[in-house]
Amino acid sequence: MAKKISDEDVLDALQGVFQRHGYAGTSMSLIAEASGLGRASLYHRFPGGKLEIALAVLEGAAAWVEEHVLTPLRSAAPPRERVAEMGRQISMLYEGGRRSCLLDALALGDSETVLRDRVQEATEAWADALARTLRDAGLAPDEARVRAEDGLVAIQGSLVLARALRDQGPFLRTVASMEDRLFGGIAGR
Amino acid sequence: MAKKISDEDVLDALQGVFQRHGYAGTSMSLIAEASGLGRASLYHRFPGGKLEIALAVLEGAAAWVEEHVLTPLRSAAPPRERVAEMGRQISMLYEGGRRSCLLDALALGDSETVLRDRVQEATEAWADALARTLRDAGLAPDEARVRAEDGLVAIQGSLVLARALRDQGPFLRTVASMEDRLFGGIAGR
DNA sequence: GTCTATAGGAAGATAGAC
DNA sequence: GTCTATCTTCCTATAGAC
Repeated sequence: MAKKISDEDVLDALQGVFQRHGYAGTSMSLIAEASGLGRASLYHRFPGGKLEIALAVLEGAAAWVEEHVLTPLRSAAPPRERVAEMGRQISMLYEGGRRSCLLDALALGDSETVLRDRVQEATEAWADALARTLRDAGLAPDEARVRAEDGLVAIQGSLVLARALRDQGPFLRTVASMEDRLFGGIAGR
Repeated sequence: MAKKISDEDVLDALQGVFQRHGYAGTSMSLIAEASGLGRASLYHRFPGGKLEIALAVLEGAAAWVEEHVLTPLRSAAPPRERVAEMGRQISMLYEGGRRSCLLDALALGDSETVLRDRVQEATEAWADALARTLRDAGLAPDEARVRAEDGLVAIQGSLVLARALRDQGPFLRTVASMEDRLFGGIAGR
């Protein structure tokens, strides 16, 4: 009767559920099924219910991105290599465009405010890390910020289009051309 | 007791609801409240319930885009002017980035298949019309198609980012730079 | 064509046994 | 820590009066 499944394993399993169904579309039954736990067990671990679970899933995803995307972006490697590494990591994260982004799925419309706040925070952290990389490549701060946001726009938009068209092409092309998009017209290094 | 509200008025009022809440997050109560009709009246007009209403809303939005965006894109005007007109129209459609796109909100995850089919169809029609404009500007068919999808990626992504960051900036910049994005490196005309 | 009333079920959440 | 059973609320959908 001891703890059979770790919280981490539960949250990993649930990330895909929230990506697919969004916050409103994810029911406790879906969560129970995907996690292998009974509904009551979920409330034992997450007294705050669905909202607490969604926040925990988002936190887990943010931690993954922090480790695999943002930390490389802040490394001492050449800026172009950092961006290339980001491309490799997000290709895994989004399974080549087959998965939606939690930042999209969890910020839809009138989701809970606390959820939208966390989404905003995570998005800004990503934009900041990417802008810093572009400043390291020699771009002026304002230009770096704009290009960083353009890069995120391309990623998010390609995921939306890939989903709408049921074709991974837009995402794969976006990842492949990310270096050109961000460093176009500068020496880079 | 005669028909007080036209179907068109109902659907116009409901578009914002589905944009904000997505399909799963939109309940018949929300629909009734936004439309000013009782729940039972809605079933009288749309026997298929929520799914039929969502399809009708999507159909109405597709018709609006067909008239205000796709038809201008297929006109005899100079390609750059057609794209500029698209920018003006989608700025209205998305209220300068404050609204989500139905193609995003209604295609999330495991929405009904018929809904996702219609989203795909509408997206492809938009991509086709935009690609045609770019071919008219002298681009090779393959290049025109890729750039057209890139344009839609930018629009969709900027809406996602604007929502996540609660900042219209990404959308406004994307619309402002759409011509450069699509016609960059060619004569245009 | 609209409404009130309500059926029937699924949602989120809790109590208490083991 | 997990489970079964249950509560309440909200949902979709329908029946029937006006």
